[in-house]
Amino acid sequence: MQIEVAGNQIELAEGALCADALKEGLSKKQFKKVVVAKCGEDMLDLTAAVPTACTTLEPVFADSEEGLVVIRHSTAHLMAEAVKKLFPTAKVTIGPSIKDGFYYDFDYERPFTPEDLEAIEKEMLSSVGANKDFACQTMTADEARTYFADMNEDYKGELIDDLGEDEYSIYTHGDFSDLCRGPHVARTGMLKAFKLLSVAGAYWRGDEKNKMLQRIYGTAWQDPKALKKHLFRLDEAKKRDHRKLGTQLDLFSTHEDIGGGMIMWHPKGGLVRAILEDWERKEHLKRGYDIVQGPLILKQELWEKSGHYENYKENMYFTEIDDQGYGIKPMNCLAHMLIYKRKTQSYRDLPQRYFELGVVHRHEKSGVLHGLMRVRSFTQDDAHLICRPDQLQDEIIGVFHFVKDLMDLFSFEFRAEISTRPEKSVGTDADWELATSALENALDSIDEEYTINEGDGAFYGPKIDIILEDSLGRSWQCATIQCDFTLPERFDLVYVGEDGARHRPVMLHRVILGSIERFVGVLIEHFAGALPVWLAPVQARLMNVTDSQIEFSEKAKQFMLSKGIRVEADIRNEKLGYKVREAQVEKIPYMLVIGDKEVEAGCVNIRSRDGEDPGMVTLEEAAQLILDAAQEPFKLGGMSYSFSG
RNA sequence: GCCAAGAUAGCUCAGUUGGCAGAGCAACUGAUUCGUAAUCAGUAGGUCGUGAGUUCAAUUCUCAUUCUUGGCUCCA
Repeated sequence: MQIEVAGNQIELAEGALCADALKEGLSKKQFKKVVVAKCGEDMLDLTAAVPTACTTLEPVFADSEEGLVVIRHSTAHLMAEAVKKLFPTAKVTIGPSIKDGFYYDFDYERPFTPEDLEAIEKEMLSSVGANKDFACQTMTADEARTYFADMNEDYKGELIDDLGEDEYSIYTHGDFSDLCRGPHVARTGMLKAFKLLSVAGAYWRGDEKNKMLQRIYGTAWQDPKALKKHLFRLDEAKKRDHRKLGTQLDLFSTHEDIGGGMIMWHPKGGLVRAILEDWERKEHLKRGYDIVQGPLILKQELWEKSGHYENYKENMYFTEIDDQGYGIKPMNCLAHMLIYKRKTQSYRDLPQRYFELGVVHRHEKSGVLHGLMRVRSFTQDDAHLICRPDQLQDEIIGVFHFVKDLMDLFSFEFRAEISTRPEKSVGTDADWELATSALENALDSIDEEYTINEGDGAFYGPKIDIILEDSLGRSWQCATIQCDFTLPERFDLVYVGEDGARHRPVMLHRVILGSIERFVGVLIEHFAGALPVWLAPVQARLMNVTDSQIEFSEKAKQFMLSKGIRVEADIRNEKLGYKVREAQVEKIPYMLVIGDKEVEAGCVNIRSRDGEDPGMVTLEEAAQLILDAAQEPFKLGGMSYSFSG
């Protein structure tokens, strides 16, 4: 038969293997890097026969995305083999490839320890050394069921029952066999670079009602160099961890006496928040929002009326005062409803946009708490937009533009998701339908791409979530836009229309940063602690060379302060190198050095944290340089801001 | 909430097979007056997360609890 391999026409014998075909069509060097073959969309083992219908066979190389998936999947099998050898009573379940690596879930009578991982890794290496063949065989469902039942692998039986296929492929290398779709590398010797990373609990099939299994995570790459690079990246990411930097830069802390998931903001962290919040207030006023504020606790009946008591109770804190039940707010909407209702609203008054930097408390499960990213008490930059149905789409677009401006300001990459009606929810199907299409239409009308997240909406309405990625590749939800027809109904919100009749407005819940806590956490990681000049708690630090410049340093500090620059003076009796190092470690944007020369000329010598050195300039020029740098991001985006203005 | 690991000085960490608790940095004092990532010397600093139990003796062993971490489930 005639077949095309990587652009070359070659002649193949009937029943030839993919490996033979690729060997023929590729150079020796290239062939060494091949993991599996690909015919159209079908991935094929190298040991598989070339399908008779196949006209073009492509190689999948080890360093390609698809190749890495195969390597990681095969490494998961390799690990399962080692585990079964060392712990024969462990039962295997599933072991897929994931981003940067793989995992395998086992059911075993005792937890695996770090020492176990070392032993498993050693066993894996010995299997690689033995260079065992991966062999694939096909069985009927019944055969497969019996096959795994004989080995006491009941989880595999459960999978076979659930998948309901007629035929199953089974991969075997050495003494280890696993139910698997494949494909796999041809021999264990092709797995050259892997490392086991951690062990963690995971529910069987991801359901918390099921048994907790033990999941071993590992990473695998095409060669040791790529593995080393990945481990180095992990290490670098660790250095950016906002929890580590939060301590180092003295921004915030937690304390067990306060309770889990509660943050204390230190002077510098508090200042960062204050700058962000101040900027947000101005930005909201500019965009036609009103600033409002509701109380922290509200009567329980109100939460019952809104549906929160029924749908969100397990996340709420309650208290009782004078035999009256109160709920601590997990959301800010209720007071905003009542603010709207304080007077008769006319169609001319709409939209009403109520903005509140509202502190909310949510009882999150203890295991999910994570630094600033997941806490139990946080501040939302929350707003409720109450508008006429005909204004809804424009309001959604307006909010989306706001979000985009913000993402540009920090150069964040983001994606949008629309979440639809969940099981536990309130409202009619018609309203949900209307609300969901309003969100979709808004994004469609401005050509913004989005994915659909079925059943993931809030209990009162569908939502657009804006998801951004942090330095560790984790996704964080910050902004969200939620459509709500229910609360206006429950609170009987009305406006008087042009026709003199009463009409029902619709409402949007939305946040831009999301939680201030989380957003600051994301910023810290994004900038590795080196916050942009406009956000840096300390923008400049003056440092004298010897005691004789103390007086001028004080004068310079007062001058900078009068210009609205956040400045400190380090006049300690320390060597200049020491002061510079300290400022550098604290990631202060500008160091202003003052020696005898500077005093004489009435100047400072500027050194920036990223190595730029504008040299000796007058106090006036230095101040201007810093103020300009603080304005830089606003010249790029559609925003304007100045902390002093 | 579930599975697992951890908590020792302000920070980073060592240590005790159960017998007076250690380092570096930071702090404080003194010397030094120095030009762009760590000057030298000295002093002080701990109920070994918290509460019980076992023991002649617990930071160490057991149990409970709080908090943190890695996952699972769930979310801004």
